[in-house]
Amino acid sequence: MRVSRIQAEKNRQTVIDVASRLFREHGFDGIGLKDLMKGAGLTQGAFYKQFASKEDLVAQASRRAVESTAARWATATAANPRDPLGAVMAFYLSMGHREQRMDGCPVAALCSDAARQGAEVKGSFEAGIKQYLEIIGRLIGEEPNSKAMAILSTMVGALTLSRVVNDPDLAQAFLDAAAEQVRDAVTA
Amino acid sequence: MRVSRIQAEKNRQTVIDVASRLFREHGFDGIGLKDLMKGAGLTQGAFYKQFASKEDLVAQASRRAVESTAARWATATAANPRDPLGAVMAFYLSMGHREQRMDGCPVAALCSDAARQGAEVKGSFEAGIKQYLEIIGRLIGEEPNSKAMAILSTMVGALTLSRVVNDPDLAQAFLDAAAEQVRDAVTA
DNA sequence: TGTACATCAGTGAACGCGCGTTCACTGATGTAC
DNA sequence: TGTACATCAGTGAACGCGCGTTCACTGATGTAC
Repeated sequence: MRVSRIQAEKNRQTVIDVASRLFREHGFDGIGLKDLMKGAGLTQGAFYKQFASKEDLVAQASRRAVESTAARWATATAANPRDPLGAVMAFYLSMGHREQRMDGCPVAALCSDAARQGAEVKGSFEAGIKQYLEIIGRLIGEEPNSKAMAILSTMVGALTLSRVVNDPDLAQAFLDAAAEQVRDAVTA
Repeated sequence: MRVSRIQAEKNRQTVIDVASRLFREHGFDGIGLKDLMKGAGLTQGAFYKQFASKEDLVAQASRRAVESTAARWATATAANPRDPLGAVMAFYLSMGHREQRMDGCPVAALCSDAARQGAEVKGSFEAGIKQYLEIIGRLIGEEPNSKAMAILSTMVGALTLSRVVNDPDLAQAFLDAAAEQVRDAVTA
């Protein structure tokens, strides 16, 4: 049955939110529309009233995931004015982040999947990456932001590698090694 | 019809080789058994005479990909005794590597896919990552290899990020920034 | 060394299943008067 | 403000398709004598 325009828009946003989390957990190909819609409390058939295709949702959910994570960075830095970069790294390079892909950084959770997507999805990620770089660049106070790029590469790489290995000690070692290198790079 | 045991083993190896390349290009879920077998010059039906399941092939192809790439690192360092680490980075952090996922580093090409696989597949990657760490550790002459871990994180992260963004200039900037940071980290 | 037979790698079709997508239908919402 | 009608978000079943997997069959290979 028909719902109000307000409710319909709310439902649309819920689908995007749910998708942004489930894609991070299972990958773009690892979860179907049926389960995505069920996660939003709707049925499969309603999907095409709100989205043109699954690829459309992938692009929108990617943008959502990336923007909400950048916002978390911003709040983390604001909450720790004494050591804003340390605050970002404390949660980014943690075993907790390693273990909760669903609510974590979408760049780390979907990097190799995103590389295979079309220009629109990659554009969503690209925009988020630029936001990350801007935040890091502001914190380390440098231009051009080649150092920010190296720092982001180290963080994303370490988190991703920590998730690929089985051994938790090795995973922890990757996170610690990255944190140390970022600290050294900033003070240098 | 039946083929000789030697030919059968040769076919098996071809399937693993082809899969290791096509998985890197399309992801584990992005290519089916029919196309994998066709790539090896065989038909779908022969698959289960050689492998227990697709997951079995994923594990074996991952090990193959990771080992052959570690071997390429070894030859690159041997060919450049003057600057072995520079030789590794020259090909790893290049636009050419960015653009040819199929023959490149499987860790970068499949990192987020691998994180979602079972312990056996992750074990294949873990073994390869340890080989990378050993090579880097030997080159920078340090123990424990926390610096090697940071360097590997930076390299994998930069290559992955360069593939996610659309803008080639930004991609190049990530690769260059990583190379610079690795150089600094080693001399420090 | 030759012959008779068992083995089994590879073929090609079929299986059930879940996928993305479409569609006729429902009934509350939104609009026109 | 109330009434009559058009709209359309959501439902649930169906569509075609490709997936991983299974299977009866083929015929060259390997083995026993």
